[in-house]
Amino acid sequence: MPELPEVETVRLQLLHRILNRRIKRVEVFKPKSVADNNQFAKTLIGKSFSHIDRIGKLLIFHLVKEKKIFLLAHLKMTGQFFFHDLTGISGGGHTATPNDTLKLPGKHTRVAFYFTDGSSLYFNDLRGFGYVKIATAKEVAGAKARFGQEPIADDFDTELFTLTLKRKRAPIKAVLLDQTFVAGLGNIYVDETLFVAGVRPTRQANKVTEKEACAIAQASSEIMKKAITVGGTTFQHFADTKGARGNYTNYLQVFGKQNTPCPRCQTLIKKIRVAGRGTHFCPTCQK
DNA sequence: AATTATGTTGCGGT
DNA sequence: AACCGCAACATAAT
Repeated sequence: MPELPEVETVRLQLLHRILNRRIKRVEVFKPKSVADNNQFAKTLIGKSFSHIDRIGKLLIFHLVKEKKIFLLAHLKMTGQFFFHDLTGISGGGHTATPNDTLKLPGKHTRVAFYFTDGSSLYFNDLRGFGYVKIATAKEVAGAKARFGQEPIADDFDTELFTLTLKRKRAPIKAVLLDQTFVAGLGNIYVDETLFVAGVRPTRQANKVTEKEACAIAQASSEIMKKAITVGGTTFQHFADTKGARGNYTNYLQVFGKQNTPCPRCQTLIKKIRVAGRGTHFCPTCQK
């Protein structure tokens, strides 16, 4: 599932596709995907999206002339958005294999939004962990408050980052995956970040030196910024709003590279399990 | 053919 | 509180 760069890719593409189109009809194929909210369709009909925000991996849709109600979307492991109009299908998210012949709505379509101009937006989600749901301003504020700072933020506080690491005994990888600590990193970008920073994913967070912490902060920011410019990473399923693959896949150094030579020292990349997640690292370069 | 893996995260138990 | 393991679910790969 999409991590910050993939969610940002989806956000940027949806921004210039769905804004100000009027919602005519909403079809919910899987009630669980809208948090069992039976007011879901009713609430959105006649409305239009005015803006799309993102914090971490959470998308926040604003509605025209509506300050109290928002639409939240989380893609979790396999969620994706596809947009369809007269020029064809374009999509964004994760799950259906990119370049699949898309039938929309299809087997994994959970929610469909139909606009008055004939275009439509589909929320697809193979595994069904993701959601789109209506939330009040208060709920949105609460959700936002739960996120830690994003590594790509201009005002990222490295000192705060370093100090917090010192209080944690969990493996550094587990801490970096904690969205309440830093927002946006997921399994792929954590592995890539720790490789660049030269830190082993299993290291206890409080044993990471200040210098290494700075390297981690810098690497995560650079990696995710670069990934955004190339449309994210497609490891298995991620597809952007056009059904295209993310090009950061070509830049991956360790993720999915087990048993292949480290790009820096040629030692074979190892794959182990850390914090319950498949974890890739170079036993030589990462201390 | 059963087991294991999968870009996430929230819950329940220690 | 901090940490860990697992469950939510569908599919593909060993």
